[in-house]
Parts: sequence; C-alpha cells; structure tokens
Amino acid sequence: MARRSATQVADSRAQTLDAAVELASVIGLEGLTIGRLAEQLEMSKSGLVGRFGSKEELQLAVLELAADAFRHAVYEPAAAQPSGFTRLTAICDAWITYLRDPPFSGGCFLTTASVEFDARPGPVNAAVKAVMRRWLGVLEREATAAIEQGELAPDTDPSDIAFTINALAVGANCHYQLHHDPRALTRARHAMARVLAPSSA
Amino acid sequence: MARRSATQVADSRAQTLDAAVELASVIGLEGLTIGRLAEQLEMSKSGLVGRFGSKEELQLAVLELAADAFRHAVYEPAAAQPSGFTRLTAICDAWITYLRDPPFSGGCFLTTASVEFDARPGPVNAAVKAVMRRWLGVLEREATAAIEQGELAPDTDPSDIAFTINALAVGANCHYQLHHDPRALTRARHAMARVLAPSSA
DNA sequence: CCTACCGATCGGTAGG
DNA sequence: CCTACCGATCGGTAGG
Repeated sequence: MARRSATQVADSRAQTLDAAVELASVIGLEGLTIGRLAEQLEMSKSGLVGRFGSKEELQLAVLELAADAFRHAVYEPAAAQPSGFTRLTAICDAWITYLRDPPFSGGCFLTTASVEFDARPGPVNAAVKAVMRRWLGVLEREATAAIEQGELAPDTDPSDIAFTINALAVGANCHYQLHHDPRALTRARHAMARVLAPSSA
Repeated sequence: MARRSATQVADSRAQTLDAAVELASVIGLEGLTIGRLAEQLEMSKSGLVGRFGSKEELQLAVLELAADAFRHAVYEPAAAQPSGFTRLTAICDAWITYLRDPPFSGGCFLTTASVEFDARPGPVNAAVKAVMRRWLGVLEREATAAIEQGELAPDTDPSDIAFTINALAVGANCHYQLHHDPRALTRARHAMARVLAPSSA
C-alpha cells in the first residue's frame, strides 16, 4: 500500500530531470544548483535531494538523460539506414538538424559538459568521457563498414573519420551557439561531406 | 610622491591577472571567484576588488589577457610569413602547437569562455563574441589573399575556410582536453591541410 | 592594501 | 515530500 506507485515516482523523477537538463543546458552542469532547480519546480530543496541524493548524482542523471536524447535525435533515425556510408551520411544529417534545433535551449549538452568537466576530476568527468568514447566508437564502426564496402578509400583511418566528423560538429555547435549564424551548420555539413567523399575525384 | 609608482601598480595588476587567467582556464571564467583568487595570491578579497572593481571587470580583463596570449602564440609567429596560403599554413602549425602546449593549463581559454558564456547575456558575452569575430576575420582575410594569389580555387568561400579551420581547432581542443590523446592534434592538423589543399588533385 | 562585516546563496542534514 | 536549520562561501561595502 505505497502512497505513490513506482510509476508515479518514476514520472516525477523524469519531470524533474527534464527541467534539470533544460536548466543545465543554459547555465552549465556545475552552475546547476539544487536551490534554483527547486525554485523552478516549486518544491523544496530537501525534496530534490531526496530524489537524487546529492548534486553529483543529479549531475550524473542529467548527463545520462542528455546522452539518451542525443542518441534518440542523432543515432536512432540513422539506424534504419544500411551500415556504412549511407548510415554515416544519415547521422551527419540528423546531427546538423539536432544542432539547429536542439532538444534543450543551450545547444549540445555533451559539448558543454565536456568543456566544463575536462579539468574537474571525478565521476562526472568519467561519465562524460565514457559517453564521448562510446559515440566516437559508433562513428568508427560505421567508418570501418564503409571502408569494407569500398565506400571509403581502403587506406582510410576509421578513427580519423570519427574524430574529424565529431570535431566539425563540436566546432559548429560552439559557433552557432555564440553567433546564432545558421551558415555555420551548412558549412559544417559540407565539410562533413568532404570528409566522407572519396579523396580523389 | 605616490607610495607606489605607476609601473609597480601595473606589475602587480599583471601578476594578479596571470594567476587569474591560469585559475580560470581550469575552473572556468564564471567559476573564478574573488575569494579563491585572493587566497591563492595570499591577499584579501577587498584588495582584489580594489584592483579590478568587480568580478565582471576581472572577467573582462582575464579574457583580454587570454586573447593577447592567443594572438601572441598563434598569430604573431605566422605574421612574419607572406600573406595567403603560406601564412594560413603557419597559423595552423602554430595553432596546433598552442593546443598541444597551451600557456594556461586548462587549454584554449577562448573555447572555454565561448561555451561558458554563449547563453549568458552581458558584457563578457559581447567581449567573447568580439574576440572570436576578430579572429575569424583574420582567417578570412588570409583566405581571401590566398584566393587572389591563385593558391586556393577561385570559387572558394573565404568565410567557409575560416569557419572550418576554426571548427577543427575547437573540436581538437575539446577532444584533447578531455581524452589527452595527442592524435587528436595531428588529425586536426591533417584535416586543416585538406581544407587548404586544392580541391582536385 | 587591510579587517570586519553585509545579505544572499551554496550543498546538505535533522526531524517529522 | 515539508520546515527549519547548519557551516561555508559568494560578491561586495564600510571604514580606515
């Protein structure tokens, strides 16, 4: 006879996290404070602490949700495409769309968190690293498939493809968030296409 | 009969700023607090406030110093080279060197500040934008010279070159700061070279 | 440049 | 989930 069912608890947690990730995308994962989030949700600080345990656990939960949203927006649409060049192209398309109209108003959350925590050792730093490595691994896997299928030159380095596509997306996000110039997104998309194009015409 | 000469005042201000920019490169420009900086410099908070007026003015001074350091490390060595392709190449070389061994331990300060302040309106946001625009303008000017000298294809868009080179540097900095993998730097350098290579072989 | 202090906010706990 | 509270720290001021 619990006062709230497991589903209700999960729902309230999910709603809390939605607000937290939106707030953190604007003011940063470290700038996110329990007090400010509580005020926005019109609840007490201790209520929030009860749901997550500590600020660090809240940060980890926010990061996990943001990573899910990224995969949902960028990877899942492309997963329907055949592996290799076709799927890589679909990933780039979805990625640019995601950068243009991100699910949280502060732009790509993973880029923000990466810059914010690259010099702060701890569990959040480790989690950011893990998410980024996993994503680069996906890109690398698709690049390898493209090479095997003869869609990329046989001497191509899959890690090189993964790094460069990711760097262009990160750079485009930073430029677009700062200057709000959509040309950054089309320029990044074209540069991605050149990375995936056969090196000789 | 001033107790401290203008030179002494300028020196103490410069030493304070050196410590501030080093600290801010690690914990961020917003995370930089007067109290923590004062403690590190073994002086009182009010002494620091007296030098800069407010935290925001301190942030602006730190940003200005960081921009000077960037230009000193990346632009000045290349300025000795002839304008156009040669100078762009020298800029890319110096840039990668700067990313590998940055003057402040937190990596490229401008990238950090850009991500941190892209959604925080105010004077610091405006200053970051101005620094970035100015730098992109330098890259664009050199790309234009390269086109005029026939070193880049005549239908090349100078803004496109500037954006892409910058995005690769930003992406490389983020990757290198997070994973400490120097291959990110050589990969970025190679991608920059492809951007500057004639599009057909 | 200092000490002493201001009100606000931080993350978190006690107790219910 | 709440109120009430803890010690620490925030940016900054008063007064010297």
